[in-house]
Amino acid sequence: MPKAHNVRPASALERTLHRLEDLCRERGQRLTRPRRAVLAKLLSARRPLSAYELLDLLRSEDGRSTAASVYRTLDFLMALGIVHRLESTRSFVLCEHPDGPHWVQFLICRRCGQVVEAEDERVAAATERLGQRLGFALDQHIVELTGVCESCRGSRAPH
Amino acid sequence: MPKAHNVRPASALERTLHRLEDLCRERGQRLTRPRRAVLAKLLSARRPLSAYELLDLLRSEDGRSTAASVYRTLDFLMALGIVHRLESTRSFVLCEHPDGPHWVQFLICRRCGQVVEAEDERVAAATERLGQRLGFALDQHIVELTGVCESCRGSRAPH
DNA sequence: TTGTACTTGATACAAAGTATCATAAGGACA
DNA sequence: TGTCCTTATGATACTTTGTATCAAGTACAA
Repeated sequence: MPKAHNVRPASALERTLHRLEDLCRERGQRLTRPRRAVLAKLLSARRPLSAYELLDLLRSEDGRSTAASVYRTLDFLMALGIVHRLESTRSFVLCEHPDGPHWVQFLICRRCGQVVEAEDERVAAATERLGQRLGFALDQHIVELTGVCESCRGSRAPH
Repeated sequence: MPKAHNVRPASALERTLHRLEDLCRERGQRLTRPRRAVLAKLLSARRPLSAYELLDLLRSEDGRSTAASVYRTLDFLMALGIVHRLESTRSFVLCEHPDGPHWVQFLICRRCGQVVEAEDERVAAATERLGQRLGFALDQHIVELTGVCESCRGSRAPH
């Protein structure tokens, strides 16, 4: 049986918001209502959302949300490294490895839309090495791998 | 001095068009005017073009070109594997390794816009392995690495 | 509580991509 | 050569995605 604590376990939302608070404090940036709201929506969606899907969700709570404010907020959260953009699907997803800077890879299932965020040493080393070989000082690394996930292959003929 | 030949050396355009002709014949697809034109423009640009940049170029020769026709043609050429889309810059570029199916990586210089298309075994193997580890049967592989190329780093402090 | 730099809301706009359908153009065949 | 059929094109309208600008509002420090 797990040991009892005085602090009760934080919800995923509370944990993520604390992380955001810390990052803002560290960097002297403000934690505003729309920033909290976007984070909460991305968290509860548990899947990538397009900017306009997000806008629709936000408007259901605050009719003043606009495309411009959504994109601004997403840019802010991406700069903090707690949201990623999936280029191949033009959508935005909460980072699953929010501690420190890192190079991640996304695996996207074309059947069910599931997205897995990986942090694979081998891939990171291989791309870094490729950059060196070709004389590039790399600072951004987009790796989006699309296919069919295990459970979707299981339910139908694998192709 | 280079050896004389009876066949005069084909221009890059001629070679690329022959490649396109062959592919169309193999697959029973038609080689039409707009398809040749898009290929020629991408070739002479020697850099990635957005769909609307391409449209402007095409309109200078045929005023009837439209966005729809440009996208249709690009989709066709991408299906043949002789054009790639760069997701991170929403642009299209001629394939530099047009022989057979392959997984490529792009290195993009954020200073000068230069794009290098690589076909790196190590990166391909690492991503394939990652897919296997996570149970994905991968069929698409987007790798776009952004940084500063060698000559741009040489001309200024590297950062 | 007040000041102020930063952020937001509102509006308008630009860029990127798609749907639909009638017309046109290749190619097979008589 | 002309007919038929298939596929691609041209034309139009539209949707989705992303930005620029600027006045008004607000989080945070002092």
